[in-house]
Amino acid sequence: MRPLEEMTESDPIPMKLVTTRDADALGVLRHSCAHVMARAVMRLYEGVGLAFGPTTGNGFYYDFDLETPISEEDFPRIEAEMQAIVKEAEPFERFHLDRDEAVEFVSELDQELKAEHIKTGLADHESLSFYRQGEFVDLCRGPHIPDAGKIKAFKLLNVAGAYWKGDANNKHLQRLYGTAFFDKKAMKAYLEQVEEAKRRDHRTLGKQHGLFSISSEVGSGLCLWLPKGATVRALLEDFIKQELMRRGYEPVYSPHIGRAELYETSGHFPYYRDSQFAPIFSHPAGQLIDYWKQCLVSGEIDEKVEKDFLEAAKDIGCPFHDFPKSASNEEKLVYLSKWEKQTERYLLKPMNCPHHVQMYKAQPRSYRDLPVRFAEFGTVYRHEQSGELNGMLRVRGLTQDDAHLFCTPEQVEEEFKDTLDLVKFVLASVGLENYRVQLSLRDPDSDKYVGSEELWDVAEGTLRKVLQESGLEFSECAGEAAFYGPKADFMVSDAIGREWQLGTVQLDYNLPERFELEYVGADNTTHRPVMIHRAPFGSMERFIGMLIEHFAAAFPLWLAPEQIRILNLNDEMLPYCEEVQQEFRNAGFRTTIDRQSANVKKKIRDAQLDLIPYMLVIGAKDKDKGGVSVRDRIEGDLGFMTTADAISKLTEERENRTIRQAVKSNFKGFAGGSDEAENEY
RNA sequence: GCCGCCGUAGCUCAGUUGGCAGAGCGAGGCUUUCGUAAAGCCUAGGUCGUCGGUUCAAGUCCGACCGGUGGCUCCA
Repeated sequence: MRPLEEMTESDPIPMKLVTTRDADALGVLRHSCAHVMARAVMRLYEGVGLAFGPTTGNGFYYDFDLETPISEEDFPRIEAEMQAIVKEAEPFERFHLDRDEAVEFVSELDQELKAEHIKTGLADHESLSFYRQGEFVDLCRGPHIPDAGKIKAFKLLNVAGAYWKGDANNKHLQRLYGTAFFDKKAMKAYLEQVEEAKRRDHRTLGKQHGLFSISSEVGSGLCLWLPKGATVRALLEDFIKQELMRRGYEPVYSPHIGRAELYETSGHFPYYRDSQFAPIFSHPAGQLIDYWKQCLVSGEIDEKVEKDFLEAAKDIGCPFHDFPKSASNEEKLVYLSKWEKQTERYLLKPMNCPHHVQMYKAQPRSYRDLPVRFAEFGTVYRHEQSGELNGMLRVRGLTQDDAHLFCTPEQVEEEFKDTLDLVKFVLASVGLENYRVQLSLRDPDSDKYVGSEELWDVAEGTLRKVLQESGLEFSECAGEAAFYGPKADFMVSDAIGREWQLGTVQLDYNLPERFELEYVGADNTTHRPVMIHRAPFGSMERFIGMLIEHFAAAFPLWLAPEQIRILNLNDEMLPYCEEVQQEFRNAGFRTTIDRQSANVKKKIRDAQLDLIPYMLVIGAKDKDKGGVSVRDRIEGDLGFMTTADAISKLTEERENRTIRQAVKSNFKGFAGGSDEAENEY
């Protein structure tokens, strides 16, 4: 949206009437509210420097350069001042200044960051727009609502640190987050949604229900799967394995480490050194030489440091008698590399693809063999920054439900189609029916992509065609492709309307090239296969973390770690309870007996809180009639059933993978969860 | 990694201006044997994240580190 004055005949501005029902309108309102917040902060604090104040998916923020720290305790005061500003309902007025005038103007207001931004970030703007609201003036592109009185509901949410222009070397700023709505009801719904999301936090539920644990003694970001979480995972893995077998995938296993050279060939190493665990060396000198070489390359080395290196090397058994002390850095590097070749460098594997590529290369391939589909729950390790770790959603060790397909270019379409179908099927099986696909394409103006233009056109065309035919909702995103090929990412909406980026399918022309993969075609000449990387869930960690939140830990019968709990009315019933338990176990159900010497009310309460799908209450009456009293976690008491009937009822629900969510929400457009996937190979 | 906040029993948390370490739930024991969301009594459980400092005295104040967390940055 742009001011009308900028319109010329050659550059018409498309006009749009924005009403409060419009999605854009909320953004305009929130941005205006950011101005109101900034104005309130400037009234309450001395020497406030203004940075940027944009809108976000759910609200807005404003970055302040301010000595006094703002804390949540200050929110009521700021909100009260904002309320006063809103009540005055002063209009937002726009005016323009030339560059020089603008710089002078903001400098007079002591807004140094704004002045800097005009000089650098907005260097190509001749004329700059400002918005005035009462005494508050801000450099701003707009647009804004007519007056502050339109803000009917707002709330400050939290305060956080941020840097000027997002660079840690720059000035540290205080970021104040808030949200605003056209009416109080909408805001209430939003805030309730936030509360609901908090109640579903997988970290809390994971602890409460014994699903997983992260121990600081094991290490940050390393997930320990407790029996119940492991049960859910095993069930999902078995389920996928069965489905993959049906679709012609072959299982493979690969080790957790691989030689660093493997990743040098694949192109992953050493460019991404920062987010990998440091290499493992077969000889202690390896680490030293590696660091030594780095210093030589960067030139950060002098005689003293070199002497230290030599001594350290001697200490660990590499005397380096003939080290060319007076030679050039290049020659020293050659010398060290020779030594390095005698040791071996391994990486904890950060991705599975190079291993699978080697499996493809383990034998000559004919076009008749293709496609080859290698599937593995491959555990990979990435040294994510400590501040980025988050429960199961962002970890340092993760298991991808990975597979690599090697096929002829002609087979790509069919394979991609089958992958879509697979994703649809597995997501539906856990009740995730609502998702869209983002088709990430190359940026036609960039040269960072490998492979010929023709290849890219074909690949992108194929993905687009299949997506169109699939009837799936999808959007195209230029410039988001991986450097080696286009990809399709799955954005899945959960039970409370949050969107998560989970699985991914990626076409790859890079690795086959780098590893010189081949197959013999019908024409008896060699051809290069195309690789497809795909992971419907992304990683087991993130997927199950998301599932915990999706179900609020109340898993459907087929996934529930404890499916049935038997509640005996008194101890005399125990032998019969054990009989019943064995019958259900024989039918493949996971069941326990609550042996507490408590009354049935207490046992029911415990089972309800433990989110057990079915309870079997057993007393003398049930025993005499040869059955059980069934209680459904959601529906409550279902009354007496014969054991056989109960088993057949539950078996049906389990086999159909029926989802019966107790909690549903219709709130839409709630951007939550994680905004990225374990989708990079 | 950076900034802010937090770290007390298995869990959730209280602990005032520095002055004897607390509760509920859970666990174990005893009593109770009960029909659809909490029966009663008793008991155990702690180097207050770690290390150092200030002080007659530190859970409390200061510093460093470790871990968590809200953001930022990153995400091949």
